[in-house]
Amino acid sequence: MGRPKTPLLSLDRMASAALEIVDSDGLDGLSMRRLATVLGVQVASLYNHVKNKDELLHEIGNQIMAQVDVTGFRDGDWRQGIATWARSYRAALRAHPNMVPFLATGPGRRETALARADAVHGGLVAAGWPPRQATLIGASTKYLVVGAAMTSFARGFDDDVQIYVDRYPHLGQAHRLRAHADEIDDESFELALQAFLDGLAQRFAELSKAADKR
Amino acid sequence: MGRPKTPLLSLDRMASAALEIVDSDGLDGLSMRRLATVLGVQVASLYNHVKNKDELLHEIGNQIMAQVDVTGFRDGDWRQGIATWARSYRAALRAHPNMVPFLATGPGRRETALARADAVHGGLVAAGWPPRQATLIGASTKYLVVGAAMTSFARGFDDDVQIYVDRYPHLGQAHRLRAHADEIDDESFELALQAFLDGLAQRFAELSKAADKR
DNA sequence: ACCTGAACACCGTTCAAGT
DNA sequence: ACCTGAACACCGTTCAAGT
Repeated sequence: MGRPKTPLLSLDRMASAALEIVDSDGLDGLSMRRLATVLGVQVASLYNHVKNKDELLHEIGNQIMAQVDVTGFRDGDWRQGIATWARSYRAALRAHPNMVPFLATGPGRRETALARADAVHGGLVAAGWPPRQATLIGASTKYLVVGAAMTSFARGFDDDVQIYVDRYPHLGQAHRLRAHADEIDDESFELALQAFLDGLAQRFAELSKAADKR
Repeated sequence: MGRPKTPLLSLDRMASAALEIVDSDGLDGLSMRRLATVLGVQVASLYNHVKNKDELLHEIGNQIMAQVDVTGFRDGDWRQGIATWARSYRAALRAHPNMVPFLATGPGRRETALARADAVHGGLVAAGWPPRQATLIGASTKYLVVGAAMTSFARGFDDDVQIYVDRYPHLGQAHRLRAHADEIDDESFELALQAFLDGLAQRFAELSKAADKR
């Protein structure tokens, strides 16, 4: 019953098994004991590879965040950069909705997250935004993405969809509520993003005008 | 040891004691056992007033959400209506940051939440927005508020603040990071809200123009 | 109707013991 | 170095028993 010739566990195997549990049974469905069972091992063994449950969740988080695309700033187009970032960010969260509460809650101090924020900030500054504005824009965009992901995490119960269906019953049956919710969710996000970018574009134009005058 | 002449417990007393625990020690700090201790009662007694822990949290949530102001649409000014709603919504969440993950996560089907969403939707339609757009705008605004509340819940660890401080150390010391975070948070939210509203105003103007032409 | 005591089925984490 | 068995200190919830 001692240590096997070849290790039974690895952080990677643990993280992906854990993510599968979270994806199928929710954040509350993940327990160290259940994870151990799935991996055919005793609970205590897990603690040879991970300090505690929180560290395991952060590992999963890092894997998810790695999907975010921050390359849209390449040709100096800040608008394209933000849009690409926001959309891929949202897509990454949507792929694992049950992880969103943890991802949105946890300290953003994850290494990859920090590198990403830096790329966004750098891209905005390179495109001509003042540093302070770049910081605010980065934060604002994150609000949008995180908010969209959180709220659609509660999909199917959403107030707005409910109201829409209640008020305009002729537009769709109750049993299509889920599909409606997804649709409204997508469109709301795009509207928010585009309107926000339009508002920023106004400000950017004024910024350039002021700089020309000088 | 039987039932006392006058009840020891009430839902209200339970909810406010529970909220105090959550405010001071976080969502994880609240356990039914600890709540019972604070109230000078046995755990099992709590279940005479509440079906389970989740119902207790929803009760707290309802109390918090009651603070949200939805009266800004009164004089047909949709922009003012949205702004008032968004700001008071954010303020309510900020007053109890530890509750935000639950509030943002849970089904938006809370009675008061639904009534509020209805007021917003109605206000937008009355101001001239098509129903579908009103729904999208309501959802978008919620994204902003929830995202802002969620992300500032992780205050002090925020990527954007960190980047800002790292890059421009002359602008502030590390020990003032918390103050910086609050400031950036406030300004980011206002920027996001105003830019979003500006973007919507453009769309609204085009809408009116199209209507005139007809 | 409302509080109690005891129980059930869970948790995360630690640690000495094995190889 | 890595897995085990057993323990510790917690959970939420149920339920018969009391008044």
